[in-house]
Amino acid sequence: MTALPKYDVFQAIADPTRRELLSLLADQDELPVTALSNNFSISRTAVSKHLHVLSDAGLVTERKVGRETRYRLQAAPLQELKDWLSYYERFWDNKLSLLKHLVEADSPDDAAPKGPQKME
Amino acid sequence: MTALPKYDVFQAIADPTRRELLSLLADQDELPVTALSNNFSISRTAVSKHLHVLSDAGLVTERKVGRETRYRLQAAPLQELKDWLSYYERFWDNKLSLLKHLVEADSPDDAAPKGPQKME
DNA sequence: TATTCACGAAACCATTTGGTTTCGAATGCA
DNA sequence: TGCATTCGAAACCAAATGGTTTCGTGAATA
Repeated sequence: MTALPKYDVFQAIADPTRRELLSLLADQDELPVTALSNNFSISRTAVSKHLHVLSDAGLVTERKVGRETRYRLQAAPLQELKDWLSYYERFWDNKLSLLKHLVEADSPDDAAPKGPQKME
Repeated sequence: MTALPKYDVFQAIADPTRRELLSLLADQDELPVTALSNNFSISRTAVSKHLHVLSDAGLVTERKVGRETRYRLQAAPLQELKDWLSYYERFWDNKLSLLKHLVEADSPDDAAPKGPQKME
């Protein structure tokens, strides 16, 4: 439907219930509304609304299976948050920010080391 | 005043105006209310309220100088956001997450992100 | 078939939020 | 001294938010 409101990522994660929903979906990979709402004291309808907000922000996807609607985490939009954060990193975490900046700057596809290597 | 509401970091950054305020303070290091409010179309009082929200969240500090109140960025509380984010990083940015995890593990300030070790 | 289950839409409600204008108190300055 | 500047508190307002209950529909099941 893509209605008017259109929540962004910042708004979507502002609510504790919605963050908890994301956490649950991170664990279980796919869950229907009722299963999710069992983790809260609020009504199923309220949880459903929160899920729609997350969906608006692109943080979850819905998929109808039989009579249930299953939700799945879609973490990619959090990149926007990460980008925003990275701008402020130098203001408090300056220890390794340069190294991390370099690491994240060039992305030569799989440069991850195999063994446990201590930097420093 | 530090009333009941007590805004957290997630709420504080949810508003675009407040994010813009943080951005301005990142550039200028210290600014009074009027100077800040000149960047917006809303009233000085409204900006002042936003600043109080940021102050509640610990993201700015205020300091009275003569008849003006100067605000300064305090980025440290964003660490909480960073920690929260790091938990979800592996769900979309898995290219260098291992290396970055090792790098950040060495930082005394960086608490190890909690969560299940469901490494793909 | 009849019933139960899963869900969303709708109507509704209280509180929060983001904004305004007004006013008064300090502070700086002519 | 007198005036302008800077700001916060207060009162107020409209809209958004987070919640509820009720009801209808479609899918599974006894």
